[in-house]
Amino acid sequence: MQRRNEISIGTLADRTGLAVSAIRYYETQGLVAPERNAGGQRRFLRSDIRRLSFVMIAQKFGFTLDRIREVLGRLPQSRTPTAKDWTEISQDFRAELDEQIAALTRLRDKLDGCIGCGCLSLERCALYNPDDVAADKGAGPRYLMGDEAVRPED
Amino acid sequence: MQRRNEISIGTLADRTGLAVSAIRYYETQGLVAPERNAGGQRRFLRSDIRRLSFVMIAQKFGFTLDRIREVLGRLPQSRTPTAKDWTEISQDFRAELDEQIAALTRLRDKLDGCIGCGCLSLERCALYNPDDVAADKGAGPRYLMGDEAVRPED
DNA sequence: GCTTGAGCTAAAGTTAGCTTTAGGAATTAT
DNA sequence: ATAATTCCTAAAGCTAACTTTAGCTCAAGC
Repeated sequence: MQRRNEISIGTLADRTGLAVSAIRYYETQGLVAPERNAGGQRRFLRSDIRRLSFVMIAQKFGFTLDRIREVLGRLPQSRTPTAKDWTEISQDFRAELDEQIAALTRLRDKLDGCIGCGCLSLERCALYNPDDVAADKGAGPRYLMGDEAVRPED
Repeated sequence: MQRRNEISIGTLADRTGLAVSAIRYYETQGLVAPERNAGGQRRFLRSDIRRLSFVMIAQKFGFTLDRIREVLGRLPQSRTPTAKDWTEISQDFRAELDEQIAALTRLRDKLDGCIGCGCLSLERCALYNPDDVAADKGAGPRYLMGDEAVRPED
């Protein structure tokens, strides 16, 4: 039996296009916090459809689930988020996105310089400056390129 | 004993800033193909410094090792790559990078539209069109958002 | 009232991109 | 000549973001 404002995990999956397993995973990651009914089954709110949609959009933009959890933390806890609430966190979001685009563009421009000189691994090469774009995607430490990594004769 | 044009894995690591283990891993991925000396130790060419530098730069741009391997495949096999060879593949690269930036920018603009209307999960929302940016980063299938995922009343 | 479909948990598997560990063997330095 | 490095391989471990599997319980339909 589903009350009007409560939906099952299957329904939520249908409405968002997410896999049921993904939604359960998101719960372990603190992205949704459904209640349970008498039989122990998850009961989500309709507003969780929007919440998970936001998660999916944010992922498209390349944000990690950790980061998304932080952002979602800024929504009001005491009431169902309004359109205005969503607008506000989307705006913060946009700022980060702008920065990402800018970093990628800077990097591209540096590449242009390097195409011009054909160096691509000389010590003065602008690309060796490690101050750009979050270089981290997978796990484990990444060693950034430092100056003098390569000498002209190589 | 190292011949003038041959360097050990440790030296290559020092010169590129990569970890020795990373270089070995890159070998398993077909990104470098060192020879071996009498004792079975890897002997790289000095030009591999440049090659691995290219790999590192490409990663900064968000390319996967698979993709990088493909790109590197376009270098001449018969001789040590010249600056011109590197310039050429960098240019192909630049084109893809431009596309990435463009896709991200399109997505950002769509977000702008959504901030304006505050919808973020309504069925007409532009963000639901799955035709943008490679949505795939981690492993396993990703379910893209389709139209009608969310109804206005949610 | 019983059969199915949906849900539940816990644990293991997957991919990318590496690192760490273990136990030897080859080099280099003194 | 010997000690200290460096290198080698193979296998296991790690993170992110999930999926798959196994074995059971709930809930819904007829």
